Amino acid sequence: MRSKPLAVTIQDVARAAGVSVTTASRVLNNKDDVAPATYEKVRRVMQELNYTASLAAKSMRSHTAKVIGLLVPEVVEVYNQEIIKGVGAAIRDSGYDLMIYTGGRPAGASWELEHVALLSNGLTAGCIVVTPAAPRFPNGVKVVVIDPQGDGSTVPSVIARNRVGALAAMEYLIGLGHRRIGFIGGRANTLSGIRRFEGYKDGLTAAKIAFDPTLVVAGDYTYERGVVAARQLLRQEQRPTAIFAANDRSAIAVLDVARELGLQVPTDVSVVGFDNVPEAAEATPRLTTVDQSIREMGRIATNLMLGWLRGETPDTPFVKVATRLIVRDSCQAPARGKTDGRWQ
Amino acid sequence: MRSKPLAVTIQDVARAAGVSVTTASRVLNNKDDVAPATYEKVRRVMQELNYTASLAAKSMRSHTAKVIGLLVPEVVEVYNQEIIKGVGAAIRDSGYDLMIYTGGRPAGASWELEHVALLSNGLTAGCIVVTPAAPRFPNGVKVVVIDPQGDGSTVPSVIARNRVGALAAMEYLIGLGHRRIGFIGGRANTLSGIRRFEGYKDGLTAAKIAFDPTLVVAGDYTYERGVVAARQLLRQEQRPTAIFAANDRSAIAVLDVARELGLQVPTDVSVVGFDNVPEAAEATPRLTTVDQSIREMGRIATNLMLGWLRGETPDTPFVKVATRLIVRDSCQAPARGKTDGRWQ
DNA sequence: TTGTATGCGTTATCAC
DNA sequence: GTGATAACGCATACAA
Repeated sequence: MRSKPLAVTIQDVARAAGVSVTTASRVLNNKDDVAPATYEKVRRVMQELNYTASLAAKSMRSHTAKVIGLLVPEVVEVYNQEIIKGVGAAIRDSGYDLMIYTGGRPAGASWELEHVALLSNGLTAGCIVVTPAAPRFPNGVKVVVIDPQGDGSTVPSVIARNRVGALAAMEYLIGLGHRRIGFIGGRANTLSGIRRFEGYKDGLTAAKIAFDPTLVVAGDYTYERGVVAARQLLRQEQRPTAIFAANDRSAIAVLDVARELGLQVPTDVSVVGFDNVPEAAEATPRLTTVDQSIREMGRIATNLMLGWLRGETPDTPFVKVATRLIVRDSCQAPARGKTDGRWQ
Repeated sequence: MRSKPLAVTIQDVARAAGVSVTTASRVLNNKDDVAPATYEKVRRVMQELNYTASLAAKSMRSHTAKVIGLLVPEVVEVYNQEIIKGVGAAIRDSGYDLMIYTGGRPAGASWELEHVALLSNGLTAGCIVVTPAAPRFPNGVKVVVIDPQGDGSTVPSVIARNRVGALAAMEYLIGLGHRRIGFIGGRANTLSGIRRFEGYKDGLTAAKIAFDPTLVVAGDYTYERGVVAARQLLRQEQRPTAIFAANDRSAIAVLDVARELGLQVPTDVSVVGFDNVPEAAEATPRLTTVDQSIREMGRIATNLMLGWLRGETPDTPFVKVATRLIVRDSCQAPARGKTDGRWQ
């Protein structure tokens, strides 16, 4: 009687089959230098004992496993779900398994850093990390990043053309006649947040509209923060005729706050989001937004990683994914009295 | 020069801090019998070296980790996504991390069995398994099952009231006046598939409608199979006036096939699904279906597991989750000529 | 073809 | 308080 008869090990198999652990290991890994009779016997015993090799031991010993790790801050947000879909689809039939890891605790400062190390110590062949706060990772581990913090990132990254997308949104609003356009920012330390803000300012500049700091409110991509920001913007004396939110969650928050304040969208205020999550199409009114095909980003990141693992050096370490404006029902020309008189 | 300077280990920390690995390990695990000065020094070195303990080694040694494993056949299907959401939400602030594991290869026969062993060998404290084909798992590992294969399952399970839900759907259709109701089955080896079929037959029996085997087509919960089944049903000489599909994917397949054959839903044929995945509400026409709040099942399974890990014995090893009919736009009374004359 | 010995990074046990 | 040492389950160089 063992103290911990938890799982059946390769030792048990070897003993039951009357061979050494080495031979058992050989059979397990389908080496060719093992006698057919022995092979059969060991295989049978493995079946009978319901044996499976311990991933922990296995990957600790040989520093590699046919597993790709995906690190997400959490799994409930649609944004992350879309990434999971993209990665999940791309990994099919690649021969690799997928291990999605997410912390139960709120993500701390160097969350990704810790967990990349966690998974990289043999458990996975490489890691895909979503929106990491950490700029760089321990060398020697293969990391692909989705939506990195800064362009100083030293690892292969996938990022959307955020500035271009944001600019398109602004041009659309300005084309409709809006001059007083509010902005709800994204997470300030992410490249996506920075670039979208740049797009906002560029749009203003191109139309020769003065930048008004009172029309810009910081956000962090959460719904809750979006509500606060929307209230701040829509309760202003002379409220904006349009609001461009740095992501759909914030934009949907604007929709809800507008309803709460008795404002009609798009009659009283136009709203544009960013991301094109599924919810955007279901919102009331259907949300005009900038599509960045999150799922596609997951797919690309995965293929980048798979190629890397195949030995190809990632020659395009910074893949940019196109964005495009999806016009739906949440925008229209501002009411005449509300503009400063200029039309078109 | 080491052969593989992959990651920084506890040995490196110990050396750099001028202590033994034992002490370093003590600091790592916050043992109390270590001098404050030593503690500080080691902590600092860990910071500097960016050290993180290897999950593999750690869990290999001490057969436990604050991680809950979730095994899903794949992550792209909405059904599984919903479960992930439920589990992800429930695990928050529980102190446990979540590790979702999914195979890149198509799920083989004893897929779950293998992978439960994989994760259970120290990597996780317990596993939640979705729709396993395997009836039982190695003892000693904590497993909670969502939608088990049979009621002979020896592990704590979460399952929807499938029979009741299916019966409700049938009563609704029969109440509308349908007599000739087709059925597209679910995966035959899952309890959910069996029970939904029972509900179908019970509905027939209660209304004294003879069971017609030509109206029943096997399915397996996939869209592709759903298309095949739907064609088979809708191309019949005397086609059914309504189709009850064992899940929404199949039901949506029916919708598409009907369109393809030039049939109007619900005018020419009524359709009811099962699951109430988000897509059901977006389908054209909006799909009437049986809600089984998949997300809720994930939540319950997680809480079951967390309680178990806390030491509580799962006294309700078979949790049943309510189902209810969600009436939307895909059903109506059959055209008069198509029924056998009986009305109501 | 098969077995022996060793090490992977960590923790538990027992000394000091 | 701290340190040496033996496991944990597996894979591999080397010996037989």
